[in-house]
Amino acid sequence: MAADAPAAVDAPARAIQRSTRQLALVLAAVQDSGPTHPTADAIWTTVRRVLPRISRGTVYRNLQRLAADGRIAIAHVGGRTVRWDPTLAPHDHFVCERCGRVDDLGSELPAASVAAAERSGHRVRAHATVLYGRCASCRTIA
Amino acid sequence: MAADAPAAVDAPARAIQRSTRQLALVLAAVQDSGPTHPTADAIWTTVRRVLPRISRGTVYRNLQRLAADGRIAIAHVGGRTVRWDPTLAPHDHFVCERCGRVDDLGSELPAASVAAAERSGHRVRAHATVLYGRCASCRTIA
DNA sequence: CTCGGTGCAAAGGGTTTGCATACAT
DNA sequence: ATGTATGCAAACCCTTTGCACCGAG
Repeated sequence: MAADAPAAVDAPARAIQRSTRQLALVLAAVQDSGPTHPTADAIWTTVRRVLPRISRGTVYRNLQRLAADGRIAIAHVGGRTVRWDPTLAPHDHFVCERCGRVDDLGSELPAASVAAAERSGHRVRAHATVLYGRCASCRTIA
Repeated sequence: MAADAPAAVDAPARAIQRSTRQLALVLAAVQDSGPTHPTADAIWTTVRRVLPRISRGTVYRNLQRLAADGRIAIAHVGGRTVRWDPTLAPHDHFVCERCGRVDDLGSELPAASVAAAERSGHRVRAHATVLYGRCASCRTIA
């Protein structure tokens, strides 16, 4: 997804893992989230409609695990709140600075910057490009 | 500068502003930070060597103001901590996932993604590209 | 003299973690 | 039976804020 700092981009296929109702529901919540790029809290709210006693901690732990397993992707989109993305293929993001909406874009490899980084001796594992601005619905407002 | 979510990219030249020792020292700390892309706390530590009683709050407030005035830039580089950048010209970043080091790169306009966003009716104001991987010193380790 | 900036300390918001218990295997 | 995953609550980390005092203009 060309988006994340630590976290995994490829699926290291974790060790044994118990299949719990909580894990399944967290995964489903991300996969069914459409283009909303939900926050952990949004996912918690969604899952709680089915499993009212699930804790925030469990949601966070399961999101981390799913990302480590390469089953969902992390989207660091600026700001302090991490967003979660069901789309595993690399892609860029557009963020509306007014309403917070996050849109998926295609993936564009920053070839020149990657080359520059490698020229400095660095090994590049992933890249993330985020565009900031006003979305179609917000561009006329304020 | 191809890096920041909210924040300003152009310098709206703020209203009157008192020149305090604190403000000057915070600005100097960022400008003299070399390629380290310091965190607010690192800047606080630096300034405190000269002004031991300066508070974190003042550092944060001054960093925000300097950014709003376009005198320094924000670098959202993934992760929870904001980093500050004396380089105002747009440029991409490389982040080492092992040691946290942040390197400046050139600026590469994601033309195709910008076009895609505009095709969707969005107005793009800024863009940020971050590369993740192992820096030259860390690529052999672990 | 004024009122914007500062220091201090407390509050905030998102995320992580320690611990006893519940449950998948 | 075994030990991982859960729920709960407290801890953490970074950042923001309220308030009384200080000091730049």
